[in-house]
Amino acid sequence: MIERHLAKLRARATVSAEEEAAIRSSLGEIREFAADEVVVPALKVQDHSTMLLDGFMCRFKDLRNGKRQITELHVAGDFADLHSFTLKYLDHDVIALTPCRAALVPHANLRRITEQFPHLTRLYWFSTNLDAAIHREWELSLGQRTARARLAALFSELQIRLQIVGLASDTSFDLPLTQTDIAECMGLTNVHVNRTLRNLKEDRLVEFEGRRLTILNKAELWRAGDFDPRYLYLDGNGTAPSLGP
Amino acid sequence: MIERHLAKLRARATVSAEEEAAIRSSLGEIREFAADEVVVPALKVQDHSTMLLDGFMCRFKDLRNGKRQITELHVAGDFADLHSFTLKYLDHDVIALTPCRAALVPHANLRRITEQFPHLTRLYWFSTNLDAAIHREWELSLGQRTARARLAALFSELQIRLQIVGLASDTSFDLPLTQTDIAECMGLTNVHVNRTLRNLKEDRLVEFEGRRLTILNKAELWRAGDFDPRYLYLDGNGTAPSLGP
DNA sequence: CGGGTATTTGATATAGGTCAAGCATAGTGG
DNA sequence: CCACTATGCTTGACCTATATCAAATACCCG
Repeated sequence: MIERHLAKLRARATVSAEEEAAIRSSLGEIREFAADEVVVPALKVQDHSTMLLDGFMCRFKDLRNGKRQITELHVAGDFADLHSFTLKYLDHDVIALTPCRAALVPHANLRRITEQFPHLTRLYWFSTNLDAAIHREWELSLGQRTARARLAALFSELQIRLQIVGLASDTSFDLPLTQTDIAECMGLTNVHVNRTLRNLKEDRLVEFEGRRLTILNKAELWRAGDFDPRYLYLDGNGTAPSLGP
Repeated sequence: MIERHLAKLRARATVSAEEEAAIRSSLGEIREFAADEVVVPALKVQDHSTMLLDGFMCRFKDLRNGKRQITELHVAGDFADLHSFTLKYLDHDVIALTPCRAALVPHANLRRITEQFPHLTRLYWFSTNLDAAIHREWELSLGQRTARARLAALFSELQIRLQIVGLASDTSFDLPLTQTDIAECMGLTNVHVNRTLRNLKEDRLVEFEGRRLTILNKAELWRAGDFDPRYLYLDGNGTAPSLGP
């Protein structure tokens, strides 16, 4: 059930049996979310965090004119809003992009962890810092990368994050997002994403059919995206998979 | 000496006398940095974090072609790299934008805090989550705001962050950044920043002369930037309900 | 099989980039 | 005290990556 979450943690650090038990006993209700359902509304005080078990969620912020920026994608094993534990309410919404299943973790239980398990606390702190590292990489994409490089970097990131939790092979994975979703991640329009995708396909870097992404040439994809996976912090002592080329 | 740091924390939560003492006793060496000096090099393992006492620092990432994205600005009172405590090394550089003074805080001392002061630990965790909230707001700027709105939002953010630590009045503050620095924050060119600044000046929203920014019409500036300060989490003022005792 | 959603394509527009030059300013050293 | 250099600011002319608008498919799912 929380194997993907444990896999994500163990890709970066050791989690003891005691800590694993503490995590398991912190779980509350299991909930399902429909696609497009709001998981965490902005500005509403929270008393729990949401551990994503299955499906894709995202965080986004928007402007008065309706333009929306997705600030991070979440995959199975991620906490979508662990930061609500210290922030109490979020400055953004979290929604399900696909049908999802999640475990709700009461903040009271997280607080008990901070009082009894300093190492696990630091690991969860690390986990929110990893979210921030992803935000920074996206800032780099949004501010400086071309459209082509943004998509290449995004796909490269997702392949690794999904592989860690057993949802991607070395070269392919299900990516049930629309081109509009991708556009909202990378600050582009759906039309331009469509054209840029075609361009990546024509160059035989990726294929994207039936909501499945296949990486045809990972070395070139990384190069096209100026992608350096070190911001994902996978060199810890865990079970990090081989990172390829 | 660390009054600005305490002011920043106390703008969000209560800090007890004991906790204040713990912070003070965690301080190590005081260091000065010249403008442009590297404060924390990317990818190098750190054994301390850097509490900025005076001056402006920034975090940035760059691409092969030399294009650089500043991902966050740091002002007096901020930890520039508190996240290095859990991450061990950073995915980005930290440099001084102006001459700076900083207190180095050994990670060993931070670890002691996590073992003895759970509430203060949560407060520092909060603090890195606040950095992430700023990253998200910048993602929104970089992905969706016009150049004019980006500058308006940036100036609005800085006025508040600086006022909290006593370095800004309601309407003005020293902003010792070049137009190129500002451009690298907001994903623009220095030329376009220059033109956009003129535009803001012509509309009597701000003045920017001699490295001092004056806000002439804050309501209009906030409106121009689609600025909503709630992402800065300033409503806990002193009472700390969100972080518990 | 029908209706909403997603993708694709074409034509055109524009915000912001690039290149280039001229000024202003401030520190430096003779 | 004044060239001298370096750095930053300003402005103009032109360019391009990406947006916008619009319309035609394609694709699901009920």
